[in-house]
Amino acid sequence: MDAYKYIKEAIIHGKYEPGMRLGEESLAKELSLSRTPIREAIKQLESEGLVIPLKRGVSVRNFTREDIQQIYDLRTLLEGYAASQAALHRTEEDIENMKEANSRYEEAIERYKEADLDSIKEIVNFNQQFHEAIISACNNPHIYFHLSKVVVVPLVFRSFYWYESFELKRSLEVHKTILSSIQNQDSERARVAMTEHIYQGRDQVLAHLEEIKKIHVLKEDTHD
Amino acid sequence: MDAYKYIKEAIIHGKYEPGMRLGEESLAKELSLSRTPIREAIKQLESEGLVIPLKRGVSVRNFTREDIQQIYDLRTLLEGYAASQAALHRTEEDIENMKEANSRYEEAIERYKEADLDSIKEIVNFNQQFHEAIISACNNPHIYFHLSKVVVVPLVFRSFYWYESFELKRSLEVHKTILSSIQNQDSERARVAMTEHIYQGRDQVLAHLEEIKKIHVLKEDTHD
DNA sequence: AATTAACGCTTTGTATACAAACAGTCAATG
DNA sequence: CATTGACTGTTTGTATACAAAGCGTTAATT
Repeated sequence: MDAYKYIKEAIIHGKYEPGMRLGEESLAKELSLSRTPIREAIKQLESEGLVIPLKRGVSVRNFTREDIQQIYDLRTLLEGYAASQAALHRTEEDIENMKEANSRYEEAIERYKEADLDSIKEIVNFNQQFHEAIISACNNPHIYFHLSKVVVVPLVFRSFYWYESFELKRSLEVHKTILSSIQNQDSERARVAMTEHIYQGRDQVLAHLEEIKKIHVLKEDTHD
Repeated sequence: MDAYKYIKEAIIHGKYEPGMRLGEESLAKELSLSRTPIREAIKQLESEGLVIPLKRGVSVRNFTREDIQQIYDLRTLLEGYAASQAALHRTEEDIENMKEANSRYEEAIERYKEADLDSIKEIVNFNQQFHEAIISACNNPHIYFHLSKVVVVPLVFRSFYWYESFELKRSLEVHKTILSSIQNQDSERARVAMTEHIYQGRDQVLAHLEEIKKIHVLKEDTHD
């Protein structure tokens, strides 16, 4: 298997926890590869900021609350812009793609049972497809290039596991607003709606972070 | 020497031209290294988009006119935002850094003799320091992370070799406007001035690209 | 007992050797 | 004459071996 993808997934899925040191030898054994391809994969992850260099080797980056705030600020900026440009440049095909992805998203939400991992993964996947449809409609591939590195980060916290049904429904409504704004070529409305949508996502991640923190504090207490 | 830096510089300085294929073996010989560190460097450059994968190995990316337009759009967005945030969050020390860099920039422009490479490099360098001072004042390191990859691209065209004295002086004036807006915490003015400043830079790169194109056409003609 | 020096172990950095994939050429055949 | 097939040389992908740099532990000296 491709070492880069494997390690990246493992970080996102929490197999390698933040702060954990990544040894080349152990990764090589785990993937039944030699150290050479592992090193290349690590270099890539390093230049994307998912792992940070230590005096010796690298460790999984630990994103702070501040990081999340800043990263989401960046994302509102980029993706808000993408939405506004999509409104100006969208073709019929673009609109079709967005509608398609969003219908799937809606269906998946209807099927949703709380705490069912597979159904959540499905939802996350179609949500991503909707966002990607917009980004590719904005006529600026470079935006996509940078956004793809920004979007990964919050995934590390897997906060969507905690989504409640009403949050998903609200998200779906906003999607529809964004979609119709783009269809009507109302670029400013598209930008604002997208920006707000992403801020809502940020709030949920931050709330989830608080939950984690509490649990951590509880754990600390039981140790005494 | 560090392979990553070396190759990057070589691409920027035009030693490796766009479209040129980069063989591992030849790079290794050139740097008196083995292929292993070369491959790691290439993987990094690839994930930054400076080289693109071929069926076999990589080649130096050829940025089109469209790429430049899109990249500058991105840069106005990011750096305009950075300027507006810098206006909100700047400390006294931030202001000092900006003033320092800009003074150096002004001095270098006064010393400027057209077509003197060293004096141009000096100017480019202090200009960059000024922009970096703003970006670090904006309280969002992630912006810097992405901007650093955006800013490199136009350098490939080395259009600043062609700068005329009046263009540099205009640029200096805009710097002063940006600086005072930030000092006065006028965030919207800072954003607009920065945005305009970068669009001016884009115009110059695009004009330079036209020049190059003309020369190319002339060359083609002489071949017949 | 504390501090430092030295030793050894672990892990990364680099080189090299080998395997496999691809490109180009030349020849054979329809 | 064109098209296909096999061969060969070149280049990348992977593994392994070796060099060097850090870190921890232990022992010796003050």
